[in-house]
Amino acid sequence: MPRPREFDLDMALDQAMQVFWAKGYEATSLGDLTDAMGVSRSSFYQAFGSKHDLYLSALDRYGDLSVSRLETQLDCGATVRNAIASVFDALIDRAMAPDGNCGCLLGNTAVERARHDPEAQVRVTAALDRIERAYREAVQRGQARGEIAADRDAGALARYFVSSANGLQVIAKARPDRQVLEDIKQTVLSILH
Amino acid sequence: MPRPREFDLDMALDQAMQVFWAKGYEATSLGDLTDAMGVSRSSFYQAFGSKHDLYLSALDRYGDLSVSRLETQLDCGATVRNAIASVFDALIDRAMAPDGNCGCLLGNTAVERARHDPEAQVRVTAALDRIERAYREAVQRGQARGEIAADRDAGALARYFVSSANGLQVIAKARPDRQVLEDIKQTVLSILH
DNA sequence: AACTTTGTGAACCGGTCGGTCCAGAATAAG
DNA sequence: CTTATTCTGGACCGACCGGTTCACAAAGTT
Repeated sequence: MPRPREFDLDMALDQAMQVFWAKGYEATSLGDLTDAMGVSRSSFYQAFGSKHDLYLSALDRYGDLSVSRLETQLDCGATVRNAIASVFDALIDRAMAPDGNCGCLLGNTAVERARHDPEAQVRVTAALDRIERAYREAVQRGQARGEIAADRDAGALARYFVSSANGLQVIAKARPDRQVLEDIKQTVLSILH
Repeated sequence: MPRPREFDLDMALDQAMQVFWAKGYEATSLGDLTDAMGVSRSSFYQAFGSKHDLYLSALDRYGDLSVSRLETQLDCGATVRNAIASVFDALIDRAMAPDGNCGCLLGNTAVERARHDPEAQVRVTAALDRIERAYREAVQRGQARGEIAADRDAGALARYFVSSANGLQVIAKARPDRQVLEDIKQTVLSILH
């Protein structure tokens, strides 16, 4: 009965997510979004509500994608140390890729908007909790396998890795220098020795 | 001969710095700035050039203030580990203070603007270099005193601390929870054991 | 074919943006 | 005093902001 939508909702949301990721919330205009999404203004509002609503949807989507990818990276069968090392390697590769150094949308949102946007903060906190849990479970697997001393605080180590990954990405934005980022990665990982 | 300026340049710049620090660049309007500075629009432009010029000046000022404070904190006579611990304690205290959780203006700028604002990036990079040097010299002092093993890479440790401080402040924005931040601090510092 | 339902583009809304300008107030020198 | 100089508030600029509305095109149903 209805005329079918001429664009793909998920694909448009992905495009919007990319724009927010690359430019931040405030610096992204409606025109930026509709251009990238290939959607007219009215379709945009009918399908996504508002710029802010779309931002929250993009945060949700980014959280789902990045957390599930992290979980598979951390539970890939390698030693915990190697698994975490490969996560950080991927972070560095993305930071050094041309036009790829956007950091983490969750971290960017924490910095740019968390203090003034409770709805965004809720989403960032929820995603960070899931990320922390993924690291914690990885550490606990390592402890069960004897790779990591059983008396280490798995929760504190998990929080440390979450924080370290965010710190690395801040530095990567200011100074996209592979040697610097490798130094940081190596030193962060040396905590597991 | 000229009518003297009715406001203090440095004080107005400090106020502007606070606003940029709390709200970020894009979310700060001219009205926010002139209100906080107590300066009319025309005086503003005559004295500071433009919003962007003022932002760069605020970055310079913030860099000078925070780097010199860091240097005195790190070179206070305590052991290097205690000195760095007190730096992180101060970070946590500020993050937990009401209305104080603004992170670091340099880190915020790296995240929000570095990719699209070369002039800002130059300033952030320069300040981060000075911060890294302050940490490196602290580590080297510790090595000279035998507090830290002489074969550790002082440069890598310095970069690690810079990155860790930034990571902590990202987490603090998303999750201003003292226990979480203390966990991170303790784990970061345990690298010196 | 007619009809209903929904998506679409474009025009449009008031508001605010960063930035400019100018008439006049304030000051110091003579 | 007068005069020269500079600072100041407020009006004003065009552009763009996020958001709304609406006439019409396009599709499914019958």
